[in-house]
Amino acid sequence: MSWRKERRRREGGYHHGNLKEALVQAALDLIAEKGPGGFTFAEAARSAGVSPAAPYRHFRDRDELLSSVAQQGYEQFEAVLTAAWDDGRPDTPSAFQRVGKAYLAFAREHPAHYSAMFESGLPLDANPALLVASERAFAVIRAAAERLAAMAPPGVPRPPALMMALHIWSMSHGIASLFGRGDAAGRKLPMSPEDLLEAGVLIYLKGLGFPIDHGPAEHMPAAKK
Amino acid sequence: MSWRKERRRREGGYHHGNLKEALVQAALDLIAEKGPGGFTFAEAARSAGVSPAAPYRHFRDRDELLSSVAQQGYEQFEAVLTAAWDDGRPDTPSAFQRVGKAYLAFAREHPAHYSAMFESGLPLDANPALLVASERAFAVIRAAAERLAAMAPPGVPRPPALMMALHIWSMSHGIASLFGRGDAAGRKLPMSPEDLLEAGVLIYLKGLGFPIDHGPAEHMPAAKK
DNA sequence: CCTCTCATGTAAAAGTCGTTTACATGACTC
DNA sequence: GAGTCATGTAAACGACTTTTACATGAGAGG
Repeated sequence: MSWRKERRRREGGYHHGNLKEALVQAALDLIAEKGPGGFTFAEAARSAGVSPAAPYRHFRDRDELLSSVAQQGYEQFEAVLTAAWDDGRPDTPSAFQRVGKAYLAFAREHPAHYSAMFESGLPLDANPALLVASERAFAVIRAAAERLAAMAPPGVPRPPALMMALHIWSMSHGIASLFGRGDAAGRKLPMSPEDLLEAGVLIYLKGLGFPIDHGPAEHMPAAKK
Repeated sequence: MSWRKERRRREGGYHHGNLKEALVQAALDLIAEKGPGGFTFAEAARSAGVSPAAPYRHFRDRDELLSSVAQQGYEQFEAVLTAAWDDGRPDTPSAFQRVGKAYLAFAREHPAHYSAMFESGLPLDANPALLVASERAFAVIRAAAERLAAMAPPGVPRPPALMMALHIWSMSHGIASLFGRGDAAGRKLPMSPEDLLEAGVLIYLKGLGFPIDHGPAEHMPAAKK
């Protein structure tokens, strides 16, 4: 009954078995190699050992495959951010910084996913599931911002959490996008992206009135000239 | 002697005249329509009224045309930022904010250039001139940050200007990249990108110890819930 | 004015890709 | 054991990229 289906799926029964997943995986490898524009439907098919027409049984066209990759990316992204946030343990500020590091780590360790998500140029509303996945990922950042906003010290106006989340997200994405990868298309940087982001977030939070313990000063290089 | 060459260049003598510029312009239009991945060497040639092989007299391949577009983009970008900075007139902080607005305006008004510059996936070192152009553009932001850093009020440590410039650039690019365009591939935003950036920069500068006059509070929406 | 030359553009061809259509095959159902 | 449906293949078309051989016209020098 069910063990049969299990076995079939695990051994790759059928004609190919799980071509869909294999194609997504092949697309990931190709995007990692040659960028989201350089990846080819035909090559993904070759890579999976099937004919060039086979992918069309699983994806309407090339964009739908790309969209699947992006969706999977957002889902893993959400999982990574959620794990990093860890519901604010051991304390909200340090968990918040951990989310920032996780953001950059994801961009570096899953460049193909990140490219498909943010640099492939495909519209977010191409696939409803894609939109949902991306919103769920952002919701993690926003929830963390809510908790942080609630910690605003007495005497200062409580910052709008949504705005905080957007600022932090923008800076994270900007750093990841401009300096995040090894240096494939990358610009030079006198410090690690992680340190740059951590310093930026600390300064930003201080600007909102949060008390800051001056840990990161050691990470900052002396100003030249 | 020289007026002849002038005339030739202005009227479009030769076979086509200035095919090179015409191709760059055609590429811009096509990128604006269909994204940096969707533009086609052959279509640019058609658009300029020449055969598909003609562009190869002016560009080694498709990437070199894209690279030219990006380079031209960086040059115009630098000009726009320089004009916005206006050497810090009438005062350094307001000129600084004007640069931020100019950044977003460029991304919105020249989406094709912006795409070629930041989202086309071409390596910066593909063309040495491209690298130079991009560095000159960043230098404007950095110079502005230097002047701002020099204004740090007494009593607070003077911030490293390079780090400031990188933070501001990252946030600007993040906002432009995530929310900057009408909403083609764009995410929804409860406020304008300009207001978001202005608020973010003000908070950041306040975090560095700069005194802030509370103008932007009016632009911030009330926190929901 | 004539010719020579070089930059510029064309024509044709090979190879790849995306996509469609008609056909094949094998897994599961009854 | 026959039928059905999902899955894969073969073949074909048009578009794109790039190369190669050829055409053309502007300007130089006689």
